[in-house]
Amino acid sequence: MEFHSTVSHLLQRVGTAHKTFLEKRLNETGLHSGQVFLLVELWKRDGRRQVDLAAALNVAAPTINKTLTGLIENGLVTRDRVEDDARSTRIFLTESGKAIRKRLEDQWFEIESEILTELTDAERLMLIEILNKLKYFYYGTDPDDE
Amino acid sequence: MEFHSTVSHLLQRVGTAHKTFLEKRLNETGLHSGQVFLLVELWKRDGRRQVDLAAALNVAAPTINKTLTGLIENGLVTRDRVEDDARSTRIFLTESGKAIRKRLEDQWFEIESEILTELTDAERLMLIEILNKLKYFYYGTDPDDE
DNA sequence: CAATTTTAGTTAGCCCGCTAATAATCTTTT
DNA sequence: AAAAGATTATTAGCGGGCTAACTAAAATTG
Repeated sequence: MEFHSTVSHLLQRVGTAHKTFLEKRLNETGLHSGQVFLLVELWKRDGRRQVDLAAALNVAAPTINKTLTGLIENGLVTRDRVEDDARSTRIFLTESGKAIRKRLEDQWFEIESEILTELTDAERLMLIEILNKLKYFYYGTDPDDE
Repeated sequence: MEFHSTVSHLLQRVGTAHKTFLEKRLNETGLHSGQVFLLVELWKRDGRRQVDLAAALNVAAPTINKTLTGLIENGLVTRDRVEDDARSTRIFLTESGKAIRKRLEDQWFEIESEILTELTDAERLMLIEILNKLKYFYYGTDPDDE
């Protein structure tokens, strides 16, 4: 048994390489990958609190907070306080944040098709199935998707 | 077609979660994941230059440089200049760097087995095969392993 | 051989994760 | 009602990726 032949090693190396690849392809949109993942979550349903978004993305609160600051500076999102709980904030998409969706989706699916040239259809489906299993292992929750 | 159903989205989220998981499990060894990946490369063959290690791990030169500084501070590695080329450095394992291997391997395979409880044997093999395909896509090279 | 180009390493600074520590605001308990 | 405990957001600081910019040393070209 060798390090290189473990799932753990391979997944980490490929994960890192994939993220770098993503960042490069997203570069022309002016956004970074973390911002896109947060936007995707907001397109699903905005008006949520930071703690809810952190849970949905399975990241720590400060990560959301920092990424949010970037999105606000880009004018895509607002961080509003609401009277029912003075601790929390509600995150809303601006018009600009809603409008950018189509463009990002197009870019996203272009990126996706680049990757898919490497895989057969059966491999793609298998990979998605396996990654979903691992996702629920790491996220520690049951599927929440619609 | 939705963001969440793309390989790209799933791979990134699982990759991030996996890295976080790894870091937590490696915490008790006193090392971080990037340091371990570099050590693994050096156990394979040390005495290489930074640029060679960067190529082997498919990361940028400054990443190797920074990670190396941490390993040197931990006394696991040395950065030696050699007379045949005054630009480059050669990276060697110290005794301590060699000695830590067994302990890290044990920890690594323990981590691996935690993940593998989620997958059937067929899934594990399939995942490794698919990730290897993606790896060679991202790394942009042919297999270099022994 | 001199001038240019390429290569190796480094530094600074950014994004995306994290933990630890604070402050402010609920909520619960007594 | 007062005290104690949880929860929310935030800040500071670190590792692991990156790019851009710089220095020094080869290597190549004219």
